[in-house]
Amino acid sequence: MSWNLDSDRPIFLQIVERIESDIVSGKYLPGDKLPSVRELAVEAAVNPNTMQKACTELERIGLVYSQRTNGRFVTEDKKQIDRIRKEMAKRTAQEYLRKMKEMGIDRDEAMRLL
Amino acid sequence: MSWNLDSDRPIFLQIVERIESDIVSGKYLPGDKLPSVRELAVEAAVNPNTMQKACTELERIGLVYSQRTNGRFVTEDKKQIDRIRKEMAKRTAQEYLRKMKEMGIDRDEAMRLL
DNA sequence: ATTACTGTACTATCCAAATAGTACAGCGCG
DNA sequence: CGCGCTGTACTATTTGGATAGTACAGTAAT
Repeated sequence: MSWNLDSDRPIFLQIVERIESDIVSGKYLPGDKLPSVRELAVEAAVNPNTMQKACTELERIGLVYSQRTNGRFVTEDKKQIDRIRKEMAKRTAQEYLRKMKEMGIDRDEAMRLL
Repeated sequence: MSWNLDSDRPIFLQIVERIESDIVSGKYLPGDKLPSVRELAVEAAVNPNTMQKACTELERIGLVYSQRTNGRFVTEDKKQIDRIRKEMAKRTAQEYLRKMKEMGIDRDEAMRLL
């Protein structure tokens, strides 16, 4: 699975969102160990520093935690995961309607376009 | 009307999209004169250079043209405007579905969330 | 103990975006 | 003419993201 990173937005943010999605969609399960920073960096073809920045952010959000010398793991707090899943979905939907409205397209038409 | 620019993406790109929307939504009509670069820059609270970069891009796209010492005007080519309108809407809808799919949300649920 | 892996913490460098400031050419109007 | 507006074209500087490279501490397996 390719990472499809574009240059219009900070790469580390795109990575954060990508891994967020992988967690809320269940691709990574609560308690799962993530690949190491270095592994992920190779996979995504970015600098390890960039990947670590993304991981630090995921930690701040509360989706992962790290064991200093052992690795990084998905939180076991399923409520937290579900909360973020709902929040992401809501924000994405609102953003979609906002853009469409800006183009002069109402909700009905926005739904029809899907 | 505020410009709502965020710092997560290049400002000039956000401006381009904003003015694109204003044109395809009919807020600016074909042949309308745009405010000057300097005026727009003040309005959006950005540097004139940034605004000019955005305007140059709009010109490249074919939505506006400039009269060197007179001002900048919306194209009178309504077909071009409509073409871009359809293209923007399509791209936005696809992007929405892509994000939702990444979160593990299918089309039906994505529609329901609107 | 050695080896290999983990996260983490630095410094240095590069590049694009954004800013600040200045300047010039042409049009229109009083 | 002179004034003010227009787009346009520069230079210089700053800032944040990304890169490259190195280093250290702690765990686990051999």
